[in-house]
Amino acid sequence: MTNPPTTGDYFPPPRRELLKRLEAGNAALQAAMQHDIRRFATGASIVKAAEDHKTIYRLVSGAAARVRNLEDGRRQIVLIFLPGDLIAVKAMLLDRQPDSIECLSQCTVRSLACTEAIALSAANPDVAFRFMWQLAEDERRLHNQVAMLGRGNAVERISTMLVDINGRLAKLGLADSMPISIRQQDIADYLGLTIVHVNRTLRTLREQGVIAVQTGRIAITDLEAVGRYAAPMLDVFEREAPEFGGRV
Amino acid sequence: MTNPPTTGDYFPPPRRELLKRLEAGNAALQAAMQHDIRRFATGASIVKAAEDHKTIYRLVSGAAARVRNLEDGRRQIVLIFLPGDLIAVKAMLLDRQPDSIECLSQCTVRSLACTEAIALSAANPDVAFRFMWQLAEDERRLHNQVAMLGRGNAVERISTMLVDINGRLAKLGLADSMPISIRQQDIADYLGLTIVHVNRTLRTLREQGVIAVQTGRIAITDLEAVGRYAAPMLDVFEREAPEFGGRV
DNA sequence: CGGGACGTTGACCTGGATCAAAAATTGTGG
DNA sequence: CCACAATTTTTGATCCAGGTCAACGTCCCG
Repeated sequence: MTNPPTTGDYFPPPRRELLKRLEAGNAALQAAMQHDIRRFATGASIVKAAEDHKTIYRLVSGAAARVRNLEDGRRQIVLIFLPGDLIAVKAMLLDRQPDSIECLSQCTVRSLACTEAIALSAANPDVAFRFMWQLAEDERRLHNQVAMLGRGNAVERISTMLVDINGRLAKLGLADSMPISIRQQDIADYLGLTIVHVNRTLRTLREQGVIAVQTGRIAITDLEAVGRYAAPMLDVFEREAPEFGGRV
Repeated sequence: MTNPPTTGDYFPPPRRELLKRLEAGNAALQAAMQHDIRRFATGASIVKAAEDHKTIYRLVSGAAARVRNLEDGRRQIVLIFLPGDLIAVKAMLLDRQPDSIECLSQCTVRSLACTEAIALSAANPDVAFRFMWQLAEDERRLHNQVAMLGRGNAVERISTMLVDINGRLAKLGLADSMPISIRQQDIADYLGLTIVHVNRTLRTLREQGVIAVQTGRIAITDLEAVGRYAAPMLDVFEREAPEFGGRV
């Protein structure tokens, strides 16, 4: 529960001249989304793949993921959403989504019709910037994800994931190094590994005293060690941020 | 050299109500970018990682890539840009870029100062939508990239890359199944493989009569076969598009 | 015609996959 | 509170796609 840092809730730090716009846009969006709040159970789909979808969301609590299910049963988690993230912003631009968005835990979301979202961004450039910001932020995470999947080994991938989620939760004021709640199968699908190998790698890290594992829950016990494994996979912003275990 | 399809130059098809806005925004941008045109040699960096960068670009000709160079020498190509793409849109939002953007061939670009880009998007919502579009399109490609890296084997990865580039070149009116010009090292770094394994996989495909390989140049000789290998990795849009070898 | 960049190939190794099964945990109804 | 079923985690044995190492070919280009 620390006070917001100088950049407000935005990470990485946006250009100075945009900060006010982002905050204003965010507030306008927030106001437009007050109306309806929805709850989803673990495993439920907020967005179904390939269907026409006309709503965008903001995750209020819980964790969700953009999931690509291949026809032959392979599954890849593309992106993990945590509270505060805008979800399915692309619904504003495209009438079909190539992936589904599933809840990794119980989730609550606020929603906004995408016609309204378009109208808002057209009327208020600050809102448009706020949407651009979310798109850019998703993109930044995806760049990291690509580097991690393309060039990282299992230890690096798992450490990177832990550092990332831990850092994002910390930013939200949710207690730092609070155990991270996620199934090993989801970790595997996120990191492009098998559940068996994830399990073995977790064991290795546990035996090194770097993490503690309970069912469906992982706690970082040595943030510096995890950060050291993750370091090659992090971008400039994360490497410098203390919330991500970065050395200043 | 077919006539533009009904959706204009935009792929995947945007929401109906946005098409006019995108076109108008694109034209406004184009006008603002008329002034200066720059040329870069193969291997040159358009954007250098971690530096403050205040310009966004549109690629006019050639091929460029967002490249992440890890400190230990590992290299990952995150995204490949082809003519028409807007590059470094995120420079508008962030004052540092985590990756460099390098030319895979000789390139020409038009540029726009990001202060101007901000002013334009604030003044003209159509331009803002055009930027959002590019961000969303990058994101879509990255989703595919993540699925490919996380779950695809070498044959699938190479086929997916070929189908993607071939389809995008075809959209541009550059002769379909024109040989694709790229170094095998770049392919390896793009697909998260080693150059040795890329070479072997290319040989396998060549021996199957699916592609033809000359130095630095790959031609698809059996688009349907390549499409079959790539299919599990493609999203709804690509799978249906004839330019991507999709069956209708 | 010599040197640098790129492509090709062989021999061998290993990180992670696959297959199979047992243990632990969680949830459910009685 | 317990028995049972479903889900998730854990472990062992074995395999293989792709990595590593090292050398050789080939294509420019000056």
